[in-house]
Amino acid sequence: MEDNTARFEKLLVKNGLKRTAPRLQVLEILSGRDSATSQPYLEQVMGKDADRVTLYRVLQAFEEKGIIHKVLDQQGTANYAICSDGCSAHEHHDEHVHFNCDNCHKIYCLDTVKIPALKVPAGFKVDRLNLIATGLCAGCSDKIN
Amino acid sequence: MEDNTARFEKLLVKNGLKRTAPRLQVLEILSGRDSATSQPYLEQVMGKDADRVTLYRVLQAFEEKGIIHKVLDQQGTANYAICSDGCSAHEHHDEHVHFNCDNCHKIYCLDTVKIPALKVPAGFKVDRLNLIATGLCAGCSDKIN
DNA sequence: TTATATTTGCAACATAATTGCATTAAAATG
DNA sequence: CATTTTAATGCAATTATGTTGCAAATATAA
Ligand SMILES: [Mn+2]
Ligand SMILES: [Mn+2]
Ligand SMILES: [Zn+2]
Ligand SMILES: [Zn+2]
Repeated sequence: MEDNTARFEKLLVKNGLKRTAPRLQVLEILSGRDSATSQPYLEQVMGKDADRVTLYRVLQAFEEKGIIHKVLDQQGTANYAICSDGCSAHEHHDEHVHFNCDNCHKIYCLDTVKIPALKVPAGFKVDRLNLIATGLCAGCSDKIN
Repeated sequence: MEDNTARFEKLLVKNGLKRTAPRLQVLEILSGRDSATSQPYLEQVMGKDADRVTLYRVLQAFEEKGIIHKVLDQQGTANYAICSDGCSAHEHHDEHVHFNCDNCHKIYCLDTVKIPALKVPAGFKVDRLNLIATGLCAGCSDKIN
């Protein structure tokens, strides 16, 4: 449980990615949070530990390999969360609902809430579904009321 | 049917907005399209007819008044479509599904497809729902197969 | 026609994201 | 362990998107 680093190193190797400091740091940060993490936040936390460009490339590589998935919030800002199920390079299956809190602006992966199948007009072929619910998260709705 | 301009002028007056060239032009463009229109596209089409900043302000004003609604596509780009139902300044009700085609990149408002109600974990309070389906639109799925 | 309130354009700024290229460093090889 | 190979990083420059303040222009009310 404690030796995250060893676990992350395995994850990188498994995906044919070299074990580098920026990559381990991103995994460390993301796994230590209970909600999706925005690019700006990551950039701020990593500071001069890694170049902005490197951060973008790390995120892109992770996404391609199925290690993390991207969620855009209401403002279009990119947020990232570790994939829960067995996502892989050519198969993401993160079709769970995402919840964007109006108050704390966190984005929660509601892994237990699946997106209901959809009936679309004739001709349309649905490949992926992306549902973002907006409102107040549990913590904030407590505090406010 | 043909006298859009008169119709648009009424719409502006009704919402307390002055009848200006950039506003009429935006309404003209949006109403002439069968799918949502991206900000970059609008900017390109309007060219030097209006300043970029003016375009942003026109779009913002229209959104606030319930004349248009904004949809972010998979890349986070802002797209705009005329509101169908009776949306107003303080009440948008465009909770229909949006369809983003992987091939032509158009975004269709599926006005007839409502977003199903959602059961979220205890504590979460849902205010709005935003569902984007991605895949192939009717036209593209014809051409490709 | 004049007054007023709104809207526009311009300039400057902020942030997010991408590209090319030289340098560095990880891992594979012998 | 030393060397080669390949992948990854950092830096500089560039593009795209969106915002703000303010003076000038203009639509509408008086
Ligand atoms: Mn998620
Ligand atoms: Mn719509
Ligand atoms: Zn919250
Ligand atoms: Zn299409």
